[in-house]
Amino acid sequence: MSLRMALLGLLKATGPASGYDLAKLFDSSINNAWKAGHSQIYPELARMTEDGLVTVEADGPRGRKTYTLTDAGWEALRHWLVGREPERHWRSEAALRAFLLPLLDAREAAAWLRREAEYYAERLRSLEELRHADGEEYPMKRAGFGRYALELGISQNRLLRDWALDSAADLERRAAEEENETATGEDAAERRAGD
Amino acid sequence: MSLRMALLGLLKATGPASGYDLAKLFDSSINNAWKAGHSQIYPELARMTEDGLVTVEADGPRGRKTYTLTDAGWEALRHWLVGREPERHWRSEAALRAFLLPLLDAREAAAWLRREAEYYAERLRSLEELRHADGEEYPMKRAGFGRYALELGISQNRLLRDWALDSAADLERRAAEEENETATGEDAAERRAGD
DNA sequence: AGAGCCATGTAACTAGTTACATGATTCG
DNA sequence: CGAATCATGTAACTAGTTACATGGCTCT
Repeated sequence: MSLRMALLGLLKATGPASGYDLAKLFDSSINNAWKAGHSQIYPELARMTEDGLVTVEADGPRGRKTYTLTDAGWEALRHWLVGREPERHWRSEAALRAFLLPLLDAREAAAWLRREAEYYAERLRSLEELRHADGEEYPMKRAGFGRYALELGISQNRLLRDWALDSAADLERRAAEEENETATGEDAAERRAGD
Repeated sequence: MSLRMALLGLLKATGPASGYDLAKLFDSSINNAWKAGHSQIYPELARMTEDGLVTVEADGPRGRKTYTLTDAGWEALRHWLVGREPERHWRSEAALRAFLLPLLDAREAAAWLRREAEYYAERLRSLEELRHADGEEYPMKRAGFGRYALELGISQNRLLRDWALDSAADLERRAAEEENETATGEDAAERRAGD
C-alpha cells in the first residue's frame, strides 16, 4: 500500500511520468522515506492501472508508457494520508544492532559505533547539501514538496551521529573503569570476595 | 537474517528459552528495533536448529520446546554484528507521510501533525518509564542489554514529537500568510500581475 | 559500429502478515 | 468446569529482493 501511495504522490507532485522516471525519482527524492526498485514499480503501476488510479498512454520512444493520475487516484491518496492511523512499526537493522551491542566487548562495540558515527555524519552532510540546493539540482523541492521530510531526515541523522558518539564514549569509560579495577585492586577483589 | 540475529541475541542475553518466550520478549524489549510474530518465529527457530545455531530440548509441559544457543550460533551473531556493513535502507510509513504532507491543504496537514505529535509524546513517556523501571519490570535491562537502544528510542521519539510540532507551526504560519494576502490585497495581486 | 543510457518487463526467491487450527495446563 | 493463558504450528497471501532478459534510441 505504501509503495502505491508513494507512486501516487510522485505523480501528483510532478505530473505525468513513466515507470522509469518514477524509479529514478524514488532514488533521488523519496529515497530517505521509502525504497523501491523498478522490478517492484512496473508491476505495481500495472495493478494501479487496473484499479483505475492511473491511466496509461503508451506513446513515447522505446515503448515508453506515460502514467497520469486520475481523480480516483488522488482521492485514494488523500484518504490514505488523512483518514487512517499510520502503521507505526519499523524495522531498522541499525536499531537492532544498537540493541544487541552490549553483548560485545565494550572496546569492540565502541569502535563499531565510531565507524557508524562517521557514516551518519557523511549522510548528514549530503542531506544538508540538498537543503541548500536549488530546484534544478533537486527537482522535488519545487512547491515545498518533501520539505518537512528533508528536515526530518537531517535531524535524524544528526541524532544518530551524536547517539553513536555518546554511546561510544560511555562504553569506553566503562571499559576503562573495569581495567582500572582489575589493575589496581587484587586486594579490592579479595575484599569483595570476603563479604 | 535480522530476525535470526535478533533471536540469537535474545538467547545469548537471557539463556535458554522457548519460541513462546522469545515471541513475548520480542514484544517487551526488542520491539522498538524489530518486530516479529510467533508465526514467523517458530519456523525460523526450526531452520536455525537445522543449521546448528541452536539446539532444542522438547521436554516442558504442553509440548514446550526449549532452545539453547550453540557455539556456532554465538559465532554467527558475533560475525554479523562486527564483520558486516549494516543494511541502511529503512522504510517508514511515518517518513513517507511526512514527505507527501505538503500535497495537502496546509491547515489539514498541520492538524494531522499535531495528532502525530501527541502520539510521539505518549510513546516518549512510556519509554522514559522503562528507563526508570528496575530489572523486574524490564528484565532485559539486566547487564545493560538494550541500554543504548533505549536511549536511542527515547531521543528519536522526542525528535519526532518536536519535528511534528515545528512543522505544524510552520504550516500554520504559511496558511495565515496566504489568507492575509488574499484578504487584504486585491490591489497587491494586481500589482504582482503587472510586473 | 559500439558504448551508454532509456525503457520495460519476468522469474525465483526470501521475508513478513493475517487468519486459521489445535490442544494442554493452571487457577479460581 | 470454565476461562485464561501457555504453547505450537500451518496456509494463503502480500511485499520486497536479486537476477535474468530484451531491445530501442542517441551520440560519437
